Amino acid sequence: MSRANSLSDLARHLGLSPATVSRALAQHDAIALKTRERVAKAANELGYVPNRAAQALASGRSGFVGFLLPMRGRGLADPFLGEFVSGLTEGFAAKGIELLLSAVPRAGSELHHLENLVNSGRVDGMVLSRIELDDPRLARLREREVPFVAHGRTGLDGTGYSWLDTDGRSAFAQAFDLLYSLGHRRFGLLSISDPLTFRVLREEGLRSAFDAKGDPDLSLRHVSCARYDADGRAGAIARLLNGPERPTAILAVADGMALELMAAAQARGLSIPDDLSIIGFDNIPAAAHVTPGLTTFDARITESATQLAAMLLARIAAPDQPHDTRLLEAQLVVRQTHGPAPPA
Amino acid sequence: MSRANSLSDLARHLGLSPATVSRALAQHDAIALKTRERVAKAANELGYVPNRAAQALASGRSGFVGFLLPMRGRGLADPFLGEFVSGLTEGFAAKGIELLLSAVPRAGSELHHLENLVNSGRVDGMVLSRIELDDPRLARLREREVPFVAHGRTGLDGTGYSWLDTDGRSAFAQAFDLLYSLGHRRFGLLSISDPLTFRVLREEGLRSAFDAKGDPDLSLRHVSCARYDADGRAGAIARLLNGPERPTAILAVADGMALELMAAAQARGLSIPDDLSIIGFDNIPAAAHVTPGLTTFDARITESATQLAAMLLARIAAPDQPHDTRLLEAQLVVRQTHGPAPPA
DNA sequence: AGACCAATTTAAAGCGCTTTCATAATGATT
DNA sequence: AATCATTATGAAAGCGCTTTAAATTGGTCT
Repeated sequence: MSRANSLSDLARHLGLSPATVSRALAQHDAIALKTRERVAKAANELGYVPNRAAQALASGRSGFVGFLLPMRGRGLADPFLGEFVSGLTEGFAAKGIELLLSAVPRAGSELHHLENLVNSGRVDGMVLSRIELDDPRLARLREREVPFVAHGRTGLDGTGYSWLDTDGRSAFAQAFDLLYSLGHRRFGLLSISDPLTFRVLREEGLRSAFDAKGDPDLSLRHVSCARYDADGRAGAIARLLNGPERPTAILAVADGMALELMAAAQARGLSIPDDLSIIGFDNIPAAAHVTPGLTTFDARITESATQLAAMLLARIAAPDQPHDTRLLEAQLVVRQTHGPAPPA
Repeated sequence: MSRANSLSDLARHLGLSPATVSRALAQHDAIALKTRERVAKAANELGYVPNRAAQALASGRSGFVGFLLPMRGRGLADPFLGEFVSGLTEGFAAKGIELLLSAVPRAGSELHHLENLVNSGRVDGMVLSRIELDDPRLARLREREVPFVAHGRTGLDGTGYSWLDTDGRSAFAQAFDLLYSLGHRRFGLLSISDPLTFRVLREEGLRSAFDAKGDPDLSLRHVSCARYDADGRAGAIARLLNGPERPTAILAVADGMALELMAAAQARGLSIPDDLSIIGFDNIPAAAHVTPGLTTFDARITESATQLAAMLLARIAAPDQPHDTRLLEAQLVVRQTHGPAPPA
């Protein structure tokens, strides 16, 4: 039995019209169930696979959802990328939609790349991550009326688009309260300086819980690395650990930095958690494998990806529905890097 | 000035026919240079971006080249993926071709996924990596006459398709000779059991150099981890280090395993390289950061990606040209994990 | 002036689907 | 047997491009 390379081949083989076969394959219920089965069987036997370009052109839907992969910076080295992409892929697969991982060239502008991507009709929607305080990508997509969902939110009012975030603000407030109750008074905060919203929210969470105590004994040493490279991080860590009145408890806005902080502290002969308590955020795999195990918050990546996929599918299906916003609670993962404050 | 959403919009605006505009944008030299410039200017001003589906349908070329991203196993955790994808992307960008990173669902068959990908016309060619000894993907693509290039080769004759590989066989022979000349006689080989060709070639390289010596004092403890997970690797490392007559020099087929081996050896109180020499393969970033620095071979990923991109572009342009095969020499990166054999 | 040729441009077909609208078949009801 | 829902299928247009083959333009030559 030869192969069927086009719908009309298949239709001719079945003695049906292309229109019927098209609808049968799409499971329209205007087509008799028996016919649908007959068509599916023949398609399978003849190895028929629809031409995606033709489908896209005729239907106006590409069947792709885009996700930008910056080739600069951390790019594919992001420890969560695999998990996140995996979750999205599976979430979309049920609807026959595929994830187009679009590599943003090192040399180009991400915004221009995005513009081109959506204008060329290559994608029916976008998943955006690493959202900035005032992210120009969101505005652009809204303007072009492209369905999208954001993993994270802008620093502005957070309305007018659909987003899902893990609540870093309350997580860091919770971490502060936990450490305060363990007797810690000298706090440190290890952060970054990129305009990414998540770090601002986590900083705010700590700050607000800190201020809420109104305790005159409290101090906070807030340090950000200027650039997120090995040197930048090492410098920030040194500023945090050096000098008098070293913090006894430090929150790091990301596990990667928390782990480096641990190594640096241990290299200085500090014992964790006896001399220094550390709490991170993300729960990357390595957090479980270091000694002592890093206490951190789980960013719930897989769940986020699954929900984001569903949210985007909903937006594509019904662009006029009100926006959906979801705030997941970050779960504290209790390990061994936090403990009572050392005696004064 | 309003936007032009289709070729005919643009053509009407310019007072030209769609045919001319199409060719002008494609830089056909049948179109006067002045016209080409005029068209480009207008396209830019009106924000015209060609519809990719229509281009693909009309031309029969999708403008995508595929790369499979397995969601199982190491998947996106591959330390080289970023570098490799980045190199490919840049190699293709000049010809306006984009890389479609196609996520192979955890649940599905990779071969079926590949078949569907090429039959749906979503890609004009494929880049294949992690080539197995008898890789069914190659046969399938040859059958379907889909242009492709392989990063690595099968265990068979290695003809009939275009490939590029880094010469692991001669690298491991070279590593053996180096260690032998440093006085080592008890060798260890830390490998995997997957049917991936690269590990067989590296094993062969060591084996053949070993056999060539014909030295009765030589011994080789060859250990493979059954599954490439934390437990499997730890077990293999234990078998390598435990028991009498422990090797004094160990080659690991991949840096990831070499680093774990280092940690395990140091945890047992062994000094590297005084008690144990270790040489890896790949030169992952972490290899430079551990103490002592790991002596290894550079896999030349960026170079490979760039060359593979060019090779694939050539195949797509001229499918009937003879196949191109390239063997890059792996560069030894001398660091501190190898040294003279300990005194007997 | 007419013929010729190269340099440009265009008309029109069609890529392989989806979808609107129309038609045909079926069975139930009078 | 005629009527009407209902259900099932088909004809044909068209998505936005590329490309083949043909037409037009303008210059050069005799």
